[in-house]
Amino acid sequence: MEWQKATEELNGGGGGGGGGMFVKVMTDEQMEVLRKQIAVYAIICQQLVDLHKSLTAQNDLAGVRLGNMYCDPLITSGMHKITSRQRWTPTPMQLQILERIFEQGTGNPSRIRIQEITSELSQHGQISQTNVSNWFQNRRARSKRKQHAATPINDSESDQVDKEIGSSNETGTKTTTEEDLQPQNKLISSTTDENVCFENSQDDSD
Amino acid sequence: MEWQKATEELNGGGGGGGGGMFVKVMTDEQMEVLRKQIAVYAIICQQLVDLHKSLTAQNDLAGVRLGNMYCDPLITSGMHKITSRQRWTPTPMQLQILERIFEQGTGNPSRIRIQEITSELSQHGQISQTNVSNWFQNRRARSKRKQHAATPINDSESDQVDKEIGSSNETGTKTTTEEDLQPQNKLISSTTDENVCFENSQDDSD
DNA sequence: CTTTTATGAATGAAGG
DNA sequence: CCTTCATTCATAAAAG
Repeated sequence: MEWQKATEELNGGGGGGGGGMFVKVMTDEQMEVLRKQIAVYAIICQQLVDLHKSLTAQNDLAGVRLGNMYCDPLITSGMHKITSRQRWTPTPMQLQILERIFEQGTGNPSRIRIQEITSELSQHGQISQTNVSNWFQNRRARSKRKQHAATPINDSESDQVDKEIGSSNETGTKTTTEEDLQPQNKLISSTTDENVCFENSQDDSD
Repeated sequence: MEWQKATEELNGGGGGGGGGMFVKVMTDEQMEVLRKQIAVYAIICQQLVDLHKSLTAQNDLAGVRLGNMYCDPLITSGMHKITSRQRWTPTPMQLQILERIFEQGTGNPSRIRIQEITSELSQHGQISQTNVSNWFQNRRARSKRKQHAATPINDSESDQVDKEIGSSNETGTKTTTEEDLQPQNKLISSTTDENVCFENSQDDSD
């Protein structure tokens, strides 16, 4: 919400156009800030990993226990409460992997495939094949519904004109180009496979 | 509602209204991707920080000065303005109509029905089928919850359960059956003072 | 301005 | 597969 407001401020009250396009708008400055923020994450992660390596190099005992805990959210995240939530919630990493698979179009019905995916995801947190099937099922349905919902009541082809538009946008989410999931939509390319994804996100097109 | 207004302003800016600002435009989907990506970094950083702490706890000599570089105050400031979700807010008129339809016993409004309703409501403000569906769903669930919350007063008290929920009794709210004490997890918390500037977007269990 | 509440939206799972 | 339900999250609105 602040986003829109910020934009409002930016305009300096120069309104006058009719509402129509429902998109997120950010200034170059905001974009830059975002890029930096993400870059910082990447840097921090790398530095910490580096630190860890240095330490483990000195003390083997430390590395033994914490060796490969980079990608195991269970150890770090689930160490406070064990008896909660009965519903599976994918960790961001699991989600990322799932979506990548989904994009590849490989995520279609295949129990074997599901097993494989489940296996891989197990390394990032507790998960079952049912979870995976459900996820793909829901994901697919959601996509379909999105494009179907894209059918506007008032069809306006205006892109960003200051004309009054009935709007075809859903407050839900993702409204545009759902049928064509292009990886280029990502501001940040994800190279995660099963490891941590460190990158400096310099590929931002400013 | 500020949505329209903001959009209006938004158009003014994008179309060269008053300020003639140069802005970036991104779809909700791109936003979503961005969120996820950042969340991944947040998780990783969290884990690494945790790891770091574990190590430093064991080895004093490991007290490197990476300690307080976890968060860059400059960069984090203003971050929270970039990501946020807008939300449809029914106008009083729309709400009135919706309530009336709801009371008519249309427990399960079909898709066609939704379309009709949406069409009608769109004349009183910006709205979409999704909004309508969501509204009915939430409305139904809420009603049920109220009933259920009022029912289990005491089994010994015979039956005094009435369907009087017609009125808006919200005082009860929150059944608070079992709260996990979920912190308001923002995408990026800028509320942190001196500590790490990230948090888990979600906790996974099971 | 900060905290709390109300409620729109997201989503994992169940039913058919 | 598609629809529906229950639960949770996030945010606009209200309260302090």
